[in-house]
Amino acid sequence: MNKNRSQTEQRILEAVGKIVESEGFEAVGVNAVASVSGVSKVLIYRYFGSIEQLLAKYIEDNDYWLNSEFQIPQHDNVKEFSKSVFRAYIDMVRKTPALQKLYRWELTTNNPAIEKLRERREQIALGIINAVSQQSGQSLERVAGISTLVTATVPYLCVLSENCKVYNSFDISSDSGWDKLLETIDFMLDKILD
Amino acid sequence: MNKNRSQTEQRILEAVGKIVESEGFEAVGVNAVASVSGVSKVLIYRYFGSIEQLLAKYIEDNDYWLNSEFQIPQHDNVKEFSKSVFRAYIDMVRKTPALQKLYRWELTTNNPAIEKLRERREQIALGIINAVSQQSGQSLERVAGISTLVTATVPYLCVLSENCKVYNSFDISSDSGWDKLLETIDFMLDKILD
DNA sequence: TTTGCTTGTTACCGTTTGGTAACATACTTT
DNA sequence: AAAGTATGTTACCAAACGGTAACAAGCAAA
Repeated sequence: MNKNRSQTEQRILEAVGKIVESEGFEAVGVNAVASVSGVSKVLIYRYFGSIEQLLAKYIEDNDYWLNSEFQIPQHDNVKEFSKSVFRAYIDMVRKTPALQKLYRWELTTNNPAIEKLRERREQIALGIINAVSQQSGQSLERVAGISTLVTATVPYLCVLSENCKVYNSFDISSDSGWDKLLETIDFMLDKILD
Repeated sequence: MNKNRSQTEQRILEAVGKIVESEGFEAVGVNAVASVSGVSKVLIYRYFGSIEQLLAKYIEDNDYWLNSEFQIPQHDNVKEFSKSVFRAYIDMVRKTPALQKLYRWELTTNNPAIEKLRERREQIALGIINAVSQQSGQSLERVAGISTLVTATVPYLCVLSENCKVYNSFDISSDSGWDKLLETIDFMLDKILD
């Protein structure tokens, strides 16, 4: 028997990660975490208080999708900048199952951790939108509108792709479909941005 | 005690509708349906076989969002036609809670009833896309791309709006936010379609 | 070494879930 | 009227859920 609190805490959090990636946040229950981690559920309550707090901690630890992971590309050309931002966003969401599960979870659940996350997203997005608006001469609402069309479509299709392979004849389960979609996004930006 | 099978079947289906509208498909369990409908759950199994089949029947009965409810607007102008199709789609999804719950449910679940629904949606969408492509001179993939950006954003934001009021500074819980979004959609169509 | 605190285990609890057997009541047909 | 079938009710079951009390084992400080 090993007596090491921080280690078992980590084992619990790792178990949460496994469950989230495979089945989603909805499946993170006390029994499931205890079983997957091999840790008694009493300790889950002792160390994290509740499942809600455990998930809050997990989200806090793994908000890499907002900080280190997602690098805002640098470009002097506004159009190319916008394109590469969207491209980077698509890549990130597509290759991060836990992030897809988070987006899905947000549609059925609300709690302080999620709200905090959304506020930070909103801040980051508005920062980019502001910059693009200034450099492109387009109004804030216009840029925000374009941004909304893309950043809402991406998580939706990524989540959907788990159950549905084709959407409007695009194969959203493969790179080819997303490449085609990106072509249209690029085309749209070409037409709209100066 | 009334002995009337078709009547109790309808009471069961109505209970499903109530639960779906208020809490979503995820909350439709045998006990919940029995409690809300006031009908013994034994009869649910007897008359519908299983919850899956009950939900399939409910979806089949209520696919009004594809037939009668959603009227494809008529226009000789392609641009105006496209705009009014998107506008009608937004109106329909926004004012139909059960439809939002269905879109949400599809993100976590898959079954034959859902797949059948998706196939019909795909057919209808491709029909419209084809028509717009021919009349506008834009390629199929281009029109499909534009259509995807809109028809993915709409259910996503509608579902999200239950838990989140603001997205990219748009108030997605009120008409004003959606009007602004529609302005951008119209603007985009003006720029892209001939 | 003894005392006290932390860490971990076992066993249990009440509730809710999906699901069914057994029975009672009504209607229909012969 | 009698028999048979459709309808509805009651009561129960096993499993999974979230949650906790009570105890055992280890470690640290006195």
